[in-house]
Amino acid sequence: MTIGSLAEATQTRVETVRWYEKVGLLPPPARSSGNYRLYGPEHLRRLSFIRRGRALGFTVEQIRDLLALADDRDRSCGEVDTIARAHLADVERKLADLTRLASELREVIGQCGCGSVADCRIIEALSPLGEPA
Amino acid sequence: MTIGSLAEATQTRVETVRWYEKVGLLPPPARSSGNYRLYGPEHLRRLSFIRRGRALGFTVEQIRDLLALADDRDRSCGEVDTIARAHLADVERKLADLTRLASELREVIGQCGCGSVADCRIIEALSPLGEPA
DNA sequence: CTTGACCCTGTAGTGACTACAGGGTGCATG
DNA sequence: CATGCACCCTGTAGTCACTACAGGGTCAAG
Repeated sequence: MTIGSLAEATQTRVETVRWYEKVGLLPPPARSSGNYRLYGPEHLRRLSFIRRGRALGFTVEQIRDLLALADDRDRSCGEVDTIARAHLADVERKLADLTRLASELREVIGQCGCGSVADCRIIEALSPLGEPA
Repeated sequence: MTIGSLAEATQTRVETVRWYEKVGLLPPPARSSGNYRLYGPEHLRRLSFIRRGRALGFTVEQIRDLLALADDRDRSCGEVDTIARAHLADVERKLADLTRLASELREVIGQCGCGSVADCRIIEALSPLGEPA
């Protein structure tokens, strides 16, 4: 299959597929006589893995590690578990941050009576030192 | 005050202060005879505003807009409200995404018995097309 | 007069792509 | 056979919000 069909099959942009190749996530495929990339089912599997990992928020480096581990089928699954748990911890940290952020924003917005900027509660909330200028 | 004290007072890196100046968020301050930047209380207020905005997750462009609005004290607060609400909507979208992500990750991790990679549930969950290689 | 902390400019790197510019290929239609 | 068009190629630069130098200058204390 050409890069276009592979991209379509995996909901990826063509440029992104080429970029995965450049950074070594996707092995260079065979080329046609006209120098087009020609992919097989193995490439489709690997790219699907990458995209699913990205959708789950793994970094490209984490996916690189997971791919290396997945290729070594006899190895214990412990390292995979470690990467996934570290990532979950990271997601949970971001979740906590965003939750705090959202409630702070809601509070700031709730106070705004939408008068003039001079007594805007939002602007005031952003100016921790008191009155501006 | 020098750039170092300003940075310390606002929990900002010196390089970041210079960067805010370069992108036009912070006006260029006076210079000493030795070409050092010399900041006054207005710079401190403005940088505090910027940092608080960043801590609330506003983009630099949003802060640029908010600063322009804040400088125009007679204008109605409506545009400020619009920016803040748009940002809150954005944060809430990310929050929903992350929540879904975290539960998906927890599910994947919970299934892992930590045997060999060949029957690792995590790797399998990342390979939506079935068995690898 | 030297040491060390601070400051200066300018450039390049980060992550994960995205967006061209400037070309070549392949196939169907006139 | 020529032409048009969709697709492909390489390579470079841009995104966001900084961060990290390299290679120098300034200033106060000892």
